[in-house]
Amino acid sequence: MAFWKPGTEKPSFVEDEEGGIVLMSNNLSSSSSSSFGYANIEKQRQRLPVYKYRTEILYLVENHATTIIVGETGSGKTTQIPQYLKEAGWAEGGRVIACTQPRRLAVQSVSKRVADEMGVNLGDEVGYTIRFEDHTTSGVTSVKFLTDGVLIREMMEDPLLTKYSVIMVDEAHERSISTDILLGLLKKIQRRRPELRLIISSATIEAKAMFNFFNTSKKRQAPEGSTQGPKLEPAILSVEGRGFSVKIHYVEEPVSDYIRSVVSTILLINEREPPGDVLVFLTGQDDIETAIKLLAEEAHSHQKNSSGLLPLPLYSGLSRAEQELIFTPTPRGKRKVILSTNIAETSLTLEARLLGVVYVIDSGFSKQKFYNPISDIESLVVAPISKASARQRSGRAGRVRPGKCYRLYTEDYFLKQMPGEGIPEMQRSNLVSTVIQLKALGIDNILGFDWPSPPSPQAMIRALEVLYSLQILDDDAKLTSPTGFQVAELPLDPMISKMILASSELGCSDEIITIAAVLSIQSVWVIARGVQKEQDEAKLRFAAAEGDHITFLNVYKGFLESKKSSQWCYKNFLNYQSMKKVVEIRDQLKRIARRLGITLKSCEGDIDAVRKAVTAGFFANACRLEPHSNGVFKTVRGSEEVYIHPSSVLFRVNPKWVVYQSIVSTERQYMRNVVTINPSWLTEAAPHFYQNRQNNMSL
DNA sequence: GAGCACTGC
Repeated sequence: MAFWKPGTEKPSFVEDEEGGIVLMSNNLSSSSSSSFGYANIEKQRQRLPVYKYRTEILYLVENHATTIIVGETGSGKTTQIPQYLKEAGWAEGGRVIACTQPRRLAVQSVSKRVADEMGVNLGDEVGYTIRFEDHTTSGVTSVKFLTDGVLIREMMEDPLLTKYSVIMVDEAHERSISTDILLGLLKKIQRRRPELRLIISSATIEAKAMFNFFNTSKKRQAPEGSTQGPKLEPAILSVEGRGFSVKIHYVEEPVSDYIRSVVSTILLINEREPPGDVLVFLTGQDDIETAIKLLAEEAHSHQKNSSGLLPLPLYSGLSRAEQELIFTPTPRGKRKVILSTNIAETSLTLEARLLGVVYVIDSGFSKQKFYNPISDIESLVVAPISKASARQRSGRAGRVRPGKCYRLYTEDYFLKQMPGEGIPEMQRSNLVSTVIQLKALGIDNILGFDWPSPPSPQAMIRALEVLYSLQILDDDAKLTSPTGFQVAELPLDPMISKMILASSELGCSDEIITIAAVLSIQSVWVIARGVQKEQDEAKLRFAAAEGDHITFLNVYKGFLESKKSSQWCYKNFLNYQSMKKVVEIRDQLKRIARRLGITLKSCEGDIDAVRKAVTAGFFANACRLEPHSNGVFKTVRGSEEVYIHPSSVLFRVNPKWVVYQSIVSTERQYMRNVVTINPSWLTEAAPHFYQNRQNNMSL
């Protein structure tokens, strides 16, 4: 395969003038204030690129309602700007400076870093809040880091977020659902609180969209010469990052098989390039395992080419121990080849550990979620990435010294066909949770809400329909009382919340809250590669004839009986981290349930009560086995052809009637988490929904 | 007998 270096591609990152290894602001090295003197920390802070813009940033924030900061990785914006604001007096008079992040881990590590730099205890002047963890002190904490989801929750108590003087929304370019909801709500708040300042931190490509979204100056022209309030037109400021130049190489002709191209590019690098680790971006576990297998085959046939290569897979499904492998230093004479999913594109924990990477290979694809409002099914599809993602990926090559990025697509494709930015998650998702959050905040005109990127009306209408069928919204699309308001209190998928409410009447809330906690995490099982048989046997020890939900009750019971032992989890192929999370979520739900007046009551083995409660939440996901078919089910709602997922305890059992929690859509559409039901429960649980479907219901 | 990019309240 031949690569060429185009003259037109500008390096994404400027070379650091000082050379050598630089300390990046989001470097996770746990340097604490005790190991560095104050002067040292001050010097480090001043060396960050953002420091040059300190005065300018403060001026812009003072004079503009919204300031958009475009900052590359390593500019120091996240840790420094909140401190500048504090130093400039924005936290005086009991006011609080907030900085939101999309991920919990980022909140924790950034707040720790800032507390260290300020020489204070985390939880005093500098604090953080994430789900399950509130490390702030009311009246003391003036710089607060939090996930955007937590800030949205705070609006339910304080709709105008009155205690905050400045809110910085970090990583806004990622365009996650909660960031987009937050941006829409903050824009509304600004109208009522002109003194509130917003800082939107974004990558280059999204800055223009953010500017347009927050530019309300045309509609609400402030009087000329008026000194009252900040300018409504947003300011944009660009801050350079701290990376090295990355040379971009494209393929001359489109590749037909990107996995084979990845392998030949790895061999090419190994043959021609000086030492340095390789980071490869692929789409998923399958791709990664295929590539590793092909590399091993190459090692047999062309020993020379592949000598010294150390292939390492990296994806979220790996156990912690397996992920640790990439953290070990590269042995002398070896070259690590990390084959990764998108996890390496955003994960902060990994960032500090990928510093040996000098070469990046970008397949140009990733797995992305898409939502079909007609079938109401979300699926994961391999799709081309955006230019923004491509830049992010190539940037991973230039963290310690100048690097190279090999893009397995043509330059022409990059320039002319690759979309500039990805489709915001909001436009690729089921919206029931989003709608319920807005309703809970008193926003009635959902269809007219001012979004950064509005979702399709079909998706909105589908969400309203589902919520109506669950009797969470009424004929006027208002929250019902008490059901709707109670559902909004629970931080869960509305169907799960509805199931909990139903369990209160059915006398099985103790069991259902356990099920709810399990359903709201990924999976309690570990991914057992090569030991499926053993895992299946372990599963059988918990399996219940009624289905997965009841099986989860057995798993939870066993976990408690083991005294929450990690050893026990290991023996039973259960994910210990997941089980601990189940306990945590269960405790939170218990607290909320008590507040909602739901008394925790066990049904003492009355499994029908549990299945009825599940049906009350998930009746819309009912399926019937096709007679004389080999495990083909049809959804009652849309007559879609679906199958029971092989991971379910009901796989191959194929009972006549089931409800499922969700569908994973791959080659086939598989139902995940399935429980048997009696079809008469459907009309009982949702007469309104099944009224017109009576004909389909006959047994 | 198949598979799961990543978050979050």
